[in-house]
Amino acid sequence: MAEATEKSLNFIEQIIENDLESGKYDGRVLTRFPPEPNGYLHIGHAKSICLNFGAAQKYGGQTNLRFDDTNPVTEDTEYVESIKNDVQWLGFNWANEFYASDYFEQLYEFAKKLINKGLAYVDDSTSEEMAAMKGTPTEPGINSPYRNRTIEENIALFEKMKNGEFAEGTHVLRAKIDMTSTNMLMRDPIIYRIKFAKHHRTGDKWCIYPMYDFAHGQSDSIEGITHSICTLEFVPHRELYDWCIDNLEIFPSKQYEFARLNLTYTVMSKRKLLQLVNEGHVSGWDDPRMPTISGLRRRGYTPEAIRDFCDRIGVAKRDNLISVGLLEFCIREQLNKIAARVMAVLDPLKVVITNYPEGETEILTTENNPEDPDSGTRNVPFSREIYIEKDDFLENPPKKYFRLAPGQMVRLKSAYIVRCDEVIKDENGEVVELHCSYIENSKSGQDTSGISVKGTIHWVSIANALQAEVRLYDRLFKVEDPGNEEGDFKDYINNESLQTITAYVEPSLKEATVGTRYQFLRKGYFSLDKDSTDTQLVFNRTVGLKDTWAKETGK
RNA sequence: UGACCCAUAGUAUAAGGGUAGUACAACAGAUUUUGGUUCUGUAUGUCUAGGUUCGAAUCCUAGUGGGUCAACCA
Repeated sequence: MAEATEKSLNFIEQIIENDLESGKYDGRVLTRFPPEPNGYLHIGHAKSICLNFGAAQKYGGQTNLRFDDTNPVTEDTEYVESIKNDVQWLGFNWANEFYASDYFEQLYEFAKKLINKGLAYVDDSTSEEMAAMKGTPTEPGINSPYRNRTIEENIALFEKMKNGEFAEGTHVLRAKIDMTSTNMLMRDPIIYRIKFAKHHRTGDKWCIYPMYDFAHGQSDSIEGITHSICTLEFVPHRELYDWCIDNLEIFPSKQYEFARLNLTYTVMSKRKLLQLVNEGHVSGWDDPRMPTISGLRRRGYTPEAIRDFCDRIGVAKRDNLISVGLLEFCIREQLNKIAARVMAVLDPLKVVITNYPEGETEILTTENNPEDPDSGTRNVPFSREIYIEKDDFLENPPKKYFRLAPGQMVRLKSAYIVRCDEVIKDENGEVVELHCSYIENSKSGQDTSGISVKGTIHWVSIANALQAEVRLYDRLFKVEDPGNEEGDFKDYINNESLQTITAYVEPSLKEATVGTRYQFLRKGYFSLDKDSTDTQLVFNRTVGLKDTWAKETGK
């Protein structure tokens, strides 16, 4: 039985198990999560985090958090802090917090070692000249005129680069590999460039910085990383990764690549997300419509739901586009279990219960969460005038409409059964008020009326209700795969992705604290936003409830 | 007209030469004081063509389709 429910291994886990079995690293498993601190983490990073931390955890290993900070121009400590916060929030603890910049001295020595082995040279060509000599994927490149400088000359020039004696862009250090390789990355890749930029950690100490390919693998190696897991676009880099490690004769970390996550109706590149932020299409990196970890957190997502999602989508090497519906399923599933139910009317219609005594307020008891027997009950006030949802009344109801209609009855959740007697309209024929009568002996829990109704609707007592701002979110883009559509991805932004309304919520919500998640009965899951004040509640809709009635009527 | 990676229901992901399974989505029904939840059931798949084999989703070859590679980004 245990075998039957056991989850199968993804291909990374299979590799680790094979290595464990063959004793390749003496049973050691050490992975790393290597973000560049130039943007906020998104759900795609969550997949990588769950994979890296998850695999290590599973096999008794550890994971380093390493910031790949080799480009001071785009990097910033603001991002470092947000990344650390997000990884922790997701529920993972790193063994060490490292920075590629910790290794700048060592990397510099590695570069000199390559020069001394005749495997690197300083090139004075302009970037245009270098591009011209590089060839194309189908045509080989040609050697740089500077390719055959002597070791001594190269050492001296590289030293001068380091000492700031050359202007930016005038010299680079290149690995001497093969300008005719079918792998463009092996055509004498640049490994060091000059940048007079202030680094977020090393300040002005350096004016030369290693390129990704000369930093990442060596950093892995220095840390003794056993399994360096990255996304598919790095497949062609693996040859260079191995070349560096081989020629430097250092610990052989191995790189493995998996397919990155793509989600429907959103974009997942830091460049595009940065654009949305900078151009004001969203309120910031943590806008609840963003696929960022901070956006999802503010939206009301839980770390458990995100981890569950990452677990369900699997890990493989083929390109994929995952339905955002799966993410929504994951958060609904968890929130169904943990979110307290409350009543909130988002689009109010006034109901007067004409046979209920004026001025009277009755305190009713209702369950906090039928899915959680330990969640207890709470009180809700009931009175003569209440709000119900506009779409819970229809003057001319279709067949199988279980809500309110002229002459029809419904149960008010945890209260009485009411019958609609009269429909009040304004001069435009718009329904503005309903007059109902309640069945006195139909009180919830002590119903002796013998009447059974098909529908139960939520409501709030007008005199006791609190006003709240509610932000209803929809998908940020109108098309499934905006990044792969013709033209600019921003042409596909959904301008109605945020709708702000005023809702009436039950008084118990006065005590709500930021981040607390609720189910607004029959409406969806909501959490209190940080924009709330003592006098103004602000709720974000995390996700709606599954609505089979809407689907039915939409057919 | 190159090299490399990939190809299993609508979407993902298993099956490591031996019964094509799981999840989400879809559909039908039951239960329900949330048209929620829960439960039951149904339909849908190995890119194509060859080859190896008693037996191929799995191994081989070719084709087709998709992706990646020509930043002093990572």
